[in-house]
This record gives sequence, C-alpha cells and structure tokens, in this order.
Amino acid sequence: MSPRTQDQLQQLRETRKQHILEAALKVFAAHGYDGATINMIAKEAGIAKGLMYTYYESKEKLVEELIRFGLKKAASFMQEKPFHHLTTRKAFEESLRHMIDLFLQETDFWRLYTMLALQPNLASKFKKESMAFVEQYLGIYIAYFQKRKSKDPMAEAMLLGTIIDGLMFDLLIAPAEYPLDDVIKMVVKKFA
Amino acid sequence: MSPRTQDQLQQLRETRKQHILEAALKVFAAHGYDGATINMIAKEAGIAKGLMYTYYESKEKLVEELIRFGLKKAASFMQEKPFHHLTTRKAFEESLRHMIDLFLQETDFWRLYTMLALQPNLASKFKKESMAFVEQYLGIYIAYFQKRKSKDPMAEAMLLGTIIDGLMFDLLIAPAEYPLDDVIKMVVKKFA
Amino acid sequence: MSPRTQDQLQQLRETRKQHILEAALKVFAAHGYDGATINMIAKEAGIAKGLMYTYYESKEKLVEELIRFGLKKAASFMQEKPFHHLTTRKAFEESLRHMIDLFLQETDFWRLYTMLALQPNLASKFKKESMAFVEQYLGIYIAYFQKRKSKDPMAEAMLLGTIIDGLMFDLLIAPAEYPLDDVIKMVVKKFA
Amino acid sequence: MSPRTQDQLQQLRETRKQHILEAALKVFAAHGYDGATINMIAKEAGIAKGLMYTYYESKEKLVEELIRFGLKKAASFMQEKPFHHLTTRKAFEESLRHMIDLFLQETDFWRLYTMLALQPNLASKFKKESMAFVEQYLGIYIAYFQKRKSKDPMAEAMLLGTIIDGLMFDLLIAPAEYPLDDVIKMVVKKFA
DNA sequence: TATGAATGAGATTTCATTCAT
DNA sequence: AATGAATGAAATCTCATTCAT
Repeated sequence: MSPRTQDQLQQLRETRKQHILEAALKVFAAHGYDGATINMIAKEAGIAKGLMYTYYESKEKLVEELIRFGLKKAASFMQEKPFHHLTTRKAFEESLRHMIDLFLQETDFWRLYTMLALQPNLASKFKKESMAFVEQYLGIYIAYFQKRKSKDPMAEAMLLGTIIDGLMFDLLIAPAEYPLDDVIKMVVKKFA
Repeated sequence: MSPRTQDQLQQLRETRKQHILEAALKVFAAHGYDGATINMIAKEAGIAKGLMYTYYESKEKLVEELIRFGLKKAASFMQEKPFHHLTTRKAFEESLRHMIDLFLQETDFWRLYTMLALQPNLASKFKKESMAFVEQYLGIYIAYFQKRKSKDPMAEAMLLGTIIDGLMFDLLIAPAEYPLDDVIKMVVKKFA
Repeated sequence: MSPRTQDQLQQLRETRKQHILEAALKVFAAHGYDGATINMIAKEAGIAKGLMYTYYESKEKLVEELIRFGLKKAASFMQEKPFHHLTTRKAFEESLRHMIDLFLQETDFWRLYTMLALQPNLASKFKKESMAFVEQYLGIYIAYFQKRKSKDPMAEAMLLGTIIDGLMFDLLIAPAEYPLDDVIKMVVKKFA
Repeated sequence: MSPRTQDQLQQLRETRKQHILEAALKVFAAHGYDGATINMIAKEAGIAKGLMYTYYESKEKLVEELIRFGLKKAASFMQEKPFHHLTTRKAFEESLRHMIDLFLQETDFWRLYTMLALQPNLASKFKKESMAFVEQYLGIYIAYFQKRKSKDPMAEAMLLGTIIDGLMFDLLIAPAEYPLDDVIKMVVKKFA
C-alpha cells in the first residue's frame, strides 16, 4: 500500500508521544523518578521498550518534558476566568476552589512535581518554569490582598501560597481523611 | 591491652550504627531512596560497603530504621515544655517558633520523610508511626483552639497543620527566599 | 504519463542500488562495519531505512556486495594500459603513479577494505576475490622484474607489493604529512 | 578472617587489571572495537560482566588504556640495544629482524592498533602517543641513513617505515604465505 | 515501491548483596 | 569485625530487521 502521508505520521507521533507521557506520569508518580523504570513505563503504555527511545531520547529527557508540559498546562489554567480581577470574598473562595479542583484532577502530576522539587539535582532541571508559575499565582493573590487593603499583602499572599502547598501535600498523602471543605471554609473566613 | 568488655563492644556498635544512620540520612536526603546507593552511604560514613550489612540487613531496613528513629525523636520533641498547656497567644507563637526551629535543625530528615511519604509503596512502611506523630501534634493544637473558644477547633487545628506542612515544604524548596518571620507573624495574627 | 517500461524500472533500480552502495561506502569507511548503522547509511543515501532492505537483504550482504564491487572495479583498472608490458624504468614509474592515483580516488573503499581484511571473521567473506586481485597485480610486477633480470623477481615483486600496502596504509592514516613524491622517487630509484 | 592488607589488594587489583587487559586485547583484535562486546571480554577473562567495571570504567576507557599500554611497551622496546648506534649493514639487518620479532610477538596488539588507526573517530584517542612512537623509530633510521651518506636520508627512512607498515599489514593478513625471509634479505640488499 | 513506526534481542552499565580473606 | 572484590539481576539504551500503511 502507499505509505502514510507526512500528516498521518505527524498525527501518529503526536498521539503516541502524548500516550507515552500519560503512562510515564502514572509510573513516575507511583515510584518516583529513580524508582520508575523505562520497562514499567513501556508496559503501562503497551509498547515495546525500544520504542520509547524513538519518542524520547532518554529517561531524563522524558521527565523534563513531562514537567515542562504539566507546568505549561498549569500556567494556562491560571489564566482562566476564576482568577481574573479577584475582588469579592466570593470570587476569592471560588478561585481557591477552582485551584484545588485543578490540582485534584492532576494529582499524579503534582505528586511527581513535588517529589522532584525536593531533590535538588532533579529540581534544577525545571527551576525556571517552576518559578515563573509560582510568581504568576502569587501575583494574583498579592493583587487581591492589596485591593482588600491588607497591611502586608505580600506576607498574606505568601501564607496563602504556603497553605496551598500544604493542602496539596496533605491531599497527596491522605486525601480520604482530610476535611477539605471545613478547611477551605476556615481559609475563606481568615483571608477573604 | 585487655580486650574490650562486652559492654564496651556493645557501646561501640551503637555509636557506629548511629554514625551510619547519619551518613545514610545525608545521602538519602540528597538523592532520594532509589537514587541513593549503598556505596555512597558507605563512603559518606567512611566505612567499607560490606560492613554496612553487619549493621543493617538491607537498604530497605536501613531507611525504615532511619524514619522510625527520626519520628521517635520528633515525637519526643513534642513532649517538651513549649508544647505544654498552650493557652496564651504568646505561648502559641513560641510553640510555633520552637517547632520550626526543630524542623530547621533536621531538614535532611524532613526532606527524606516528605519524599517517602509521597511514594505510596514506601510510605506504607511507616504509616503507623507517622499517623501517631500527626495525631500528637494535632492534639496539642486542637486543645489550644478549644481553650480559645474556637467555633471549629478541629478545622482550625487542621488548617494550622496544613500550614506547618506547607511551611516545611516551602523551606525545603527555597529556604533563602522565604520571608519566614513575616509569615509567622501573619499566622500568629490570624490564629492566636 | 505512461507507466515506465520494465526496462526503465530495472534501470532505476540499478541506479538506486549504486547510490546506496556509495552511501554505504562512505559510512562504513568512517565508522567501520560494526560501528556503522543502517540508519546512518539510509540517511546518507537519502532514503527510508526500510527501503534499504528491498535492495540489500541485510547489512552483511551489503558490505559483501560493496567489497566485491570495489575489488572487481580495481581488478579492471589493473587491465588498463599503464600496466601492459612493463619494460622500461619510465613505464614502471608510470604504472606506480597510476596505481597510487587510483587508490587516492577510492580511499573510502580501501579504508574499508583494509579494516575488514584485518578482521578474520569478516575477511573470510571475500578472501577469494581478494587473493585474485593480489595475484593479478603481483603477476604484473613479477613479469617486470623478470624482464629486468632480477635475481629474485618474486621477492622483489613481493617487496614492492608490501611497499604499496604500506603506502596505502600511511596515506590513509596521515595523507597530509606524507612526502609521497619523494618516496615514489626513492622507490623508482631502488626498483626500476 | 582478617581482611586482606592494602598491599595484597593492590597486588590483586594489578593482576586482575592485567588479566582483563590481555583478554580484552584478544577479543578486540579478533572482532574490532565495535564488534567486541564486554560480555565476550568478561567471558574470555573468566569473570562476571559487572566486575569489568570495577577495573575499567567503560569500554572506551578500556581500549584507550590498552593502546596506551601497548604503545608504551613498544616505545620501550625501541630503546633496546639492537637499535643503538646503527652503523653497519649487519646491525641494520639485526635491528630490522628484531623489530619484526617484536611485532610477531604482539600481533594482537598491532592488529587492534591498525584497525583503530584506520577509524578517525577512534584514532584521535591516542594520536599523541602514536606520533611519538613513529617519530622515535623514524629518528633511528634517519640517523642510520645519514651515517651511510644517503642523498635523502629522510625519504629513505620514510620508505623504510612504509615497508615496515606494509610488512606488518601483510603479516597480519596472511602470515603463512608470506616469504618473510626473502623479503627481509631484499630490503637489506636495497637499503643497507 | 516507499515510509518510518515498531519489535525484540542484545549491548553497555549499575548496584544491592554476598563472599573470600 | 572489616575489607572491597565479585556476582548477577536488572536498568538504560541501541539497532538490525520487520511490518502496517
């Protein structure tokens, strides 16, 4: 038969790459960067080990791409409506809940991200992207606290950021036991 | 020279075990459980690889002991004065600062602990000890918030716990840039 | 357009085979038989990896053909004028220079040939053709030395052959530094 | 029992390294750098694959050491008596025969050396050592031809060098058929 | 015929653990 | 008890060859 067109191949590659990325995320999140093996990922993706290397040149590059991709996605989430022009208490609460939802939809990514961030030699790979993301979301809340005439908007935003980090961590560790709704209400009460 | 007594030998053995534990902590914290090698640890401890195995029967048992030991130490810290009978705002702030100091003195341990906690297959090894510790310190703050007539002492303590987790995380990631003092003040303002 | 005739197709196929052979020669010469990959050769030839296999059934067969082809070409060179009826000193020198020119025009082939010849398991593939070629050119010089009344035409031809092998080797290793002309003059002085 | 002394270990290591080097030489000579595998070498040396890496950090480093070691040995051969103060025809012949003997005792090394020299990317690894060796032995014969009042000692030495290279090559390819003695006599007749 | 994705065997390398001394 | 050499399973990665299109 005739060979696939350039377009079909491009399509195929893109789909496969995405598929591998998803499998890799699952495995890395479960076992950590060093604990995960290419074999596990290939099996999870349902492909031969060797094929991994037609798509990603090494385990290292794979994880880098994974993180870069996830952070880009997260950054674009932060551009969404619920984070625009926060002024009211209600909008604040909504933004918070929206953020947590997003996190809950991507726990695998955030688990991996957190693990890597804790290992200096691995974290350095995506420090820049990571800082950009943090600044973006801190900026949003600093602006909010300024509008609310907080005496120290910077510190208040920082604390909120720390709470979000803590929430992320707690929800990764023991999601079932965590009284998420009560805590959110408490946060809103104290911050909004 | 007379041969060492049984006791002296036992003593020596204990010291050595402790020494290995410290070396292991340093290496595990830097490279993660899977990324660390027995060789690295032996070198860090200044002993031969093979000798490791007369003290700890495997890499796995070594981390387990490490975590168990660290959590026990942390639990005993929580028994110290600054955490007794918190009533005043001042005592609350002191307890908080004391806690953070303890953390800052043992960042390697908490870094490792955090990494492991995020990896379900590894976390299961010390779930019990871990939960006991969390309950202990949550208990202290629940009691505090009850005394302060909080409407929801449980949620407030939980949020405080989350803040402490977030602080721990943020200080592990970027200690230099974190405005710790400002944030503590903000916490005290909002909670005490 | 009318479909190509059987003949045209055959023609095309031959041209393509030749093209692949040239690409393969370049790559094999640069990296050796085991160091070269089918991928490299396909890229050099500007065709898809898979297509290689419709022309040559395996990497092994490809080198074999390559060597066979090159030796045949070399053998036919030896049939050319400059090698007929060597009698005079001048004709001897000319034949030598002609030979070296031929070599210099095909250094890639001779580099590969030399590499393979040194590896017994690979050399065996083309031993016959190789010996035929050597005998052909030795014959020419044995005849020459006989005409010149050498006391040991065989040994003298053999030595000349060895010189040619040495020249080939030296010119492959460090062509720029080699004082080729001075050495040829010296050979002529000593042999012609 | 008590552990081995520093000395015993050093001894053991040295012996093993040498043993591996010999096995590696054999395998590399037979299959070429890329054709040889660590597995083959380990088997030839009678040790486990993994142990190779306690002695040589990579396949690449192993060949490098092999070549460096062999060239050093060859260079020190060139310091021996038969090459001192060549003046007489007899001494010249002796030096030649001595040289060829040395080559014949180390054909594996020279086979490997020749193969590597032909592959530019591999040859670069030991260019310096290689050039030093060539200069050393060329120097000896330039001096000889100067003493013999040759009109062009440099070219004559160069030609002799080329002959030696050619001899080496021919003896590697087909030692059994080569009329070595006749050719040596012919060389002596023409050069001494 | 032509493409390059896909396979799978095997290459290089690593490392927890054992062993001889 | 102490050493580090040795093992062997398994990890990362490569590549000749096949296959679906």
